[in-house]
Amino acid sequence: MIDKLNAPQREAVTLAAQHALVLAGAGSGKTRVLTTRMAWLIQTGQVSPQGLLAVTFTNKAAREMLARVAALMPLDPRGLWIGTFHGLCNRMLRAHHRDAGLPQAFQILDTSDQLAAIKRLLKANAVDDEKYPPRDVQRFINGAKEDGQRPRDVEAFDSFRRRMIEIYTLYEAQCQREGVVDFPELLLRAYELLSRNEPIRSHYQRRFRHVLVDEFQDTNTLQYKWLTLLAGGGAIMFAVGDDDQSIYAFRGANVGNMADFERDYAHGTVIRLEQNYRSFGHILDAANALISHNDGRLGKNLWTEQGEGEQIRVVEQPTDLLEARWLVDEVRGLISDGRDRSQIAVLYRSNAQSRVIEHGLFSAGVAYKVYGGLRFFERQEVKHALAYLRLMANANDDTSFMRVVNFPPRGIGARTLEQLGDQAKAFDTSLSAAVARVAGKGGSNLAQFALMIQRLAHETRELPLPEMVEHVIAQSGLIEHYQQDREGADRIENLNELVSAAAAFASEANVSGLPAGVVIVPDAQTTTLDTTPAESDFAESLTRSAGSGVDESGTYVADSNVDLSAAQLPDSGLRGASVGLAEGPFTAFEGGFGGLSPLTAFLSHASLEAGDNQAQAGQDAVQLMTVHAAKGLEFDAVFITGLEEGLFPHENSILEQAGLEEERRLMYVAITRARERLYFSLAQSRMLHGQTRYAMRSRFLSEVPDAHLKWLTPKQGFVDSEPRWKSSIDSGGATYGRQGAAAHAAVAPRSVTTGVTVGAQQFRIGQGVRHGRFGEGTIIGLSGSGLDAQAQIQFREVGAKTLALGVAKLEITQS
DNA sequence: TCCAGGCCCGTTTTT
DNA sequence: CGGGCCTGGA
Repeated sequence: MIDKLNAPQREAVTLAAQHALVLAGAGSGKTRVLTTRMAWLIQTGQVSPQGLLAVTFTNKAAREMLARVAALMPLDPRGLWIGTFHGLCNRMLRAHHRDAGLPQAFQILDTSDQLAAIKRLLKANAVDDEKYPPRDVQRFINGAKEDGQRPRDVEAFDSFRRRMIEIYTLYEAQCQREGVVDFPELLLRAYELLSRNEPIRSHYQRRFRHVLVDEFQDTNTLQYKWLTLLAGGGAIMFAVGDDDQSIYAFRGANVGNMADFERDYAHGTVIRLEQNYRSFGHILDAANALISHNDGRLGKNLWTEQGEGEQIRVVEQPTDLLEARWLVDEVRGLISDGRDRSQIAVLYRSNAQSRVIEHGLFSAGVAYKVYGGLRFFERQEVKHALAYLRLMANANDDTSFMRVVNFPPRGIGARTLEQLGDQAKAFDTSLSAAVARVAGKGGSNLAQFALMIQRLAHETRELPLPEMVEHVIAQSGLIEHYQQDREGADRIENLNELVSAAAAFASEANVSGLPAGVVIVPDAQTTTLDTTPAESDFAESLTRSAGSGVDESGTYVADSNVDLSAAQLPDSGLRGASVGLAEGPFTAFEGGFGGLSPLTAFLSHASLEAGDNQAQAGQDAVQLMTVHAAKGLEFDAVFITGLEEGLFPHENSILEQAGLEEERRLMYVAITRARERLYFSLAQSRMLHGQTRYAMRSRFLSEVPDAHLKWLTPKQGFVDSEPRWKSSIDSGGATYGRQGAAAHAAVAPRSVTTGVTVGAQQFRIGQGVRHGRFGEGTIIGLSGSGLDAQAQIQFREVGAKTLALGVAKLEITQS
């Protein structure tokens, strides 16, 4: 198992009882180290599978981790705590729902549900949504929660924030009344549960002997606190991450956690995985050189035993359209050279850039796949169907109520709903509880709706999950509604797909991951149960112990109906429901859903795993995605497009050092996706927001040493001619090159302006200018023309500004 | 209740 | 330019 590892990998895997921080560079075998360590700890008898806690950010990563550990050794997945932060917290909250102050069937609000809930709240409380836009409120609330703050913990500097805090308070009350929990709340509740409830805390602290964290650089403040609490009983922490790949600060990730972790736990036990098994030398050295421009890194230099490989091919085109055309030709060349389409990735900084590229690929008939966009459980029709199901499980869920009360239309108008809302507010009840208080025609329609939900719940009580879902979809009127709609066929298709998803979920939950049999528990010993408050759910769960125990040899034999994890808890003695809950592929335990109704289990699954993020599951296709989406993936050939100042690095990020450094890390991530071949491309002008914008080359191009670059277009740039580029495909390149040039001659503009004339002045990118107030600067971007013309100027003293050229008085100091 | 047309806005995204 | 959202009129 460990003999195939390199020295630092082996060191990390076999590290004895001490905390460690593993700095794992791109392509250095991070997942391998993590999974091998888990298997090694178990096999050498240092921990039982139940004593492990392994946390990731995405379901995909959790699945992969489980699959890879299971490939290394026989393992029953059911008692394992491998999952996402949110999944594991959900599991904990379900098991201890009473201690956490929640109904067992609490519903999980996804981001859009949460926004809808906030809008409803603002309306009900007559909050000025000009001054307090729902999105800002959402950001405020989630930001606070991610820092571990309840309303009373948030500082109120001014009246604006005071009001925000009031709204936060109201929002909490609303969620509590409705029995719903948003994403950050899952974490905060779980954290508070542990910190306030000593028996529960010490149970988990005793249970988890090893805590392993993936992508540690992406953790936020609350996640770090949660981990610290869980590991508080002397567990050994093993954090794997790469500060150079931290690209999620904008959503709360705190890279500083890595340095804190080193100080708080690792004390110098920092292991660096620097040998890269993915890319050739030029690519790796380019990445190293680029990232060295960042300050405050923990420090790391990737190397490879593979050769130098090819230089990075660089192409500059006059327009985004031509950039796309060039790209399409190059992609076709790669394909005709025998490369798999799926091994070719086109990366861009922002989604808007995909449009031109898609268009180009489409016209050329090249199969492609775009990642990003709506996922299965986020589709409108699927959410509608889920809302019916959620109401059946929890009638107080007002968000779901509002979503479907009049969908499909059943004569319940805004007026009626307003009355209903007033009644609910006056009596402090849920909307569905207030139905009886609304009279009139609208009232009777409402009553019918409420009755239908009750009827559905009653009718489907005994049905297996997939049939329940099928029944609800049919009876809700959704199918009929979409049949009327000319574009409804896809939606009906998706509703049927939801039934299949329910079937898959149910069968996964009922099938054990491995045949019943032997699980090795080397350090098996059962401790007595004590110190548990008799009245809590926790105590209840303890009494629900599974049938048999562990024999003298530490081996447990069970039939497939018994939850192995519940039967053998060597280090804690806890048995029962609190260990069996999970989402995703490891939902199976106790032959079902761990005390949750199948419906509730399915609904949390739907909220926590929104489904695949890829548009069309197609055959072999070229992969299009943002750089963010590419993290963790690798391809033989990679195109990094749109390398222009203002785009990559993005203009919203260049003003601050931290922002710029994150952009640079993003570029680092992009470069390190490539195995063999890498392209950089840029366009001198680009259609953006309906305007043509001109931009300079990205600074990242000049941060990569020339030795690694091979310009296919003149490095000096074009002046007045159409582009000419050399084919990079040596074999058969002639055809491709000629075709390319011929095809483009027709569309290439006769001359390319990178300048704008306003009055008597001609402005160009790169020019030096002086402004009365801001001082000396350089033009870094131009957009628009005539009176609308604007310039982005990097001023020496005051940073970047965007000025209207028709208004601002600028003196040209240097052309 | 529904639809059309006007208006605003425009990085990155997982759970 | 294009998409999402809201409003106002039928």
